[in-house]
Amino acid sequence: MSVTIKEVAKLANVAPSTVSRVIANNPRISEATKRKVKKVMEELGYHPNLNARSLSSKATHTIGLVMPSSRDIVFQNPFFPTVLQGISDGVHEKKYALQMTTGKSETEIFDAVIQMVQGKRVDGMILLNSKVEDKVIQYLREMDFPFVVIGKPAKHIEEITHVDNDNVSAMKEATEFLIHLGHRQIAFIGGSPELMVTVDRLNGYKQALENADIPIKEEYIKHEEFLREGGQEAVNELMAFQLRPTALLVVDDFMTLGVLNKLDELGIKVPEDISVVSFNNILLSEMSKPPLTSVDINIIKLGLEASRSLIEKIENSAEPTKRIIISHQLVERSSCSRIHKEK
Amino acid sequence: MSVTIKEVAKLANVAPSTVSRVIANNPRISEATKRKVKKVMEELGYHPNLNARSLSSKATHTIGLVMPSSRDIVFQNPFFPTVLQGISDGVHEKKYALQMTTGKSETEIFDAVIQMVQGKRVDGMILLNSKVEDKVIQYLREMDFPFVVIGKPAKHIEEITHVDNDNVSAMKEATEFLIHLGHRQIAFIGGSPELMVTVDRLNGYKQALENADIPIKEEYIKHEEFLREGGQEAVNELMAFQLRPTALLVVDDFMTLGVLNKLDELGIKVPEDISVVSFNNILLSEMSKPPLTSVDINIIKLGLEASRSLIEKIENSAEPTKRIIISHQLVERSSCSRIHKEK
DNA sequence: CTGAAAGCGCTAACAC
DNA sequence: GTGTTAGCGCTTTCAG
Repeated sequence: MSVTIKEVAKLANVAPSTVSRVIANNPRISEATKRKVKKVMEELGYHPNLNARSLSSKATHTIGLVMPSSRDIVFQNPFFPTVLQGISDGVHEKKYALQMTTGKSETEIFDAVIQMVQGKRVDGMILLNSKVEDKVIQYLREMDFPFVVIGKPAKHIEEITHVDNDNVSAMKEATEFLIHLGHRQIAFIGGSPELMVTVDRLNGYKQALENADIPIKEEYIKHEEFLREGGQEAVNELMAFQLRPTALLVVDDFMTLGVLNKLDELGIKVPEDISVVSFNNILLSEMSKPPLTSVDINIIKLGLEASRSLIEKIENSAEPTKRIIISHQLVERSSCSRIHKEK
Repeated sequence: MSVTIKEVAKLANVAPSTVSRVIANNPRISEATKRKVKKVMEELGYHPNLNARSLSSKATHTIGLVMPSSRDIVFQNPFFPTVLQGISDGVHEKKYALQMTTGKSETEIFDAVIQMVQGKRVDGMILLNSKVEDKVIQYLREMDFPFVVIGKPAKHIEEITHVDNDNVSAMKEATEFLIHLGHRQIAFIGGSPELMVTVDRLNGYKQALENADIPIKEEYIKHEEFLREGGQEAVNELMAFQLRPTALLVVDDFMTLGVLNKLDELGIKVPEDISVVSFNNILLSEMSKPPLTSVDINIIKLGLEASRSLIEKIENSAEPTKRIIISHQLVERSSCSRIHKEK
């Protein structure tokens, strides 16, 4: 079949182990033989068999990624390809490979992870969307297998390396931004309350209101799916109230698209009649009508740092647990306006 | 370390080979021992080491995917995650794994492929965006390594299994749709003329015009990048003409977003002043203002069929070369209107 | 139907 | 610095 280390060894008049050392760039090998061997490898078109290497060295130089179940809604959100890009950049920069799996259910995903890990196909894992009861995390912890999570783990925060935004502050700032514009009827449209992002952002929202002595109205807090439909639904409910909110905080640009749409349908103008601050600052936020004021959470960097820190951990098991906070930034565009005092 | 086949064998009082046969579900093994062995595997929590298996069996049950270079613009287009979803579904359904690489340049990508293929990490490859001079394709062909391309290969079409739309017809129909609405000044906004999609669609466009005896104006044909900016640029140029087009054909929804934006800036109303037909029918097309009439090219299915046919080819090398055409469909929404005869 | 044994291609002690 | 050798954990003849 293909060229093996032995053939290279033979042709170069050295032992297979020497060839192996040349590949590994072992320092205690003479420049002369190194060159000689390399030349032969070149001639023969030698490429190492990675499986053999992994089997023997117990390392794959591959990291695993569990994707949200493929038929899942999450997939449709541009958040996903964006983190993937970051992850992939980080992985690439360290010359690792990336392997991914999907599963249509929690169990399928779990099985996929087991298969990757026990099958020794990957050296570490990156996890998205940690759930409150996360079997995968539990398993990985038990196995003492390297992993990092993107977002905030629901449990054992101190013991799990994770990359996250400071979502409390981010939302607090966004809320304060609206308050400074004179808004007091500010609604919160978030995702599932089971997700840590939602919890954190809701906290930030509440803190800002409290600091400004604005009473928190539970009716103004909506939890919907991270989808356009979610946004539409929320607006429907919110706009049915006697006292309509004058500003909306929406935790995801994609949802905001739905919000904008529904608002338009109802004949409510942004930012004249209502202001909206969005989150994520994906490319779309710039292209919507009106362009969105959105909190950029630096999704790419989230992915990039996740893979970097995972690889660090893989290559040095003594690496301490880390919490990496990626900065955020409110990007002002045209979806907010100062409130005209009516009273 | 982990449990191996030997330990299972010992505990089950059989030979390692028997255990191996049980894993492979070899038919000529008695139900009794099969059960016995399975029970022990269960108890010990045995999971096969996939590297060892691959090394020995020369199959990885993994398929490789080259992504557009990560920092690349293509990544930002929702097309990518969507095919990925399809691919991933197909791969998952056959219980294969998916490995991906990126490269920042042609050479990096090429190297990544070599490494996957020669390193025996994958059994086959899926290629996106075949370029006119494609080193990767050339290499894979020389190696006689299984691969399929999504889209139309620039060369050797008859000898390469690929999954594509009938882009000529798709664009022809879209153009005819506009012609039937009374339009005669129809512009074409496409991607790089080096891409086969562009070539095909441009052909469809020209055919439709010819059939309707409408002269083809070269000024009405624009080639831009598959990006919002591309769309904006094209509109700028097109709207500078004395005789403005009354309808626009845009080959990508994402570009169309840019088009819509620029049109709005210029105070040109869609569909009142100008009609636009878009392509891809990604989720966004429904949410834009106005909702887009777009040709659905069934991106998910493109990916799904690609992985399915690749796996077929891997598992049966006698499988003939195939050209799989995925159907398309014009989805009418509100971005087109009948032209009001002025003259 | 099952066992014994020879590899798959590479790495990693351990010698020298 | 380099060679020898024993595996890594599995599959696959070949016997029986």
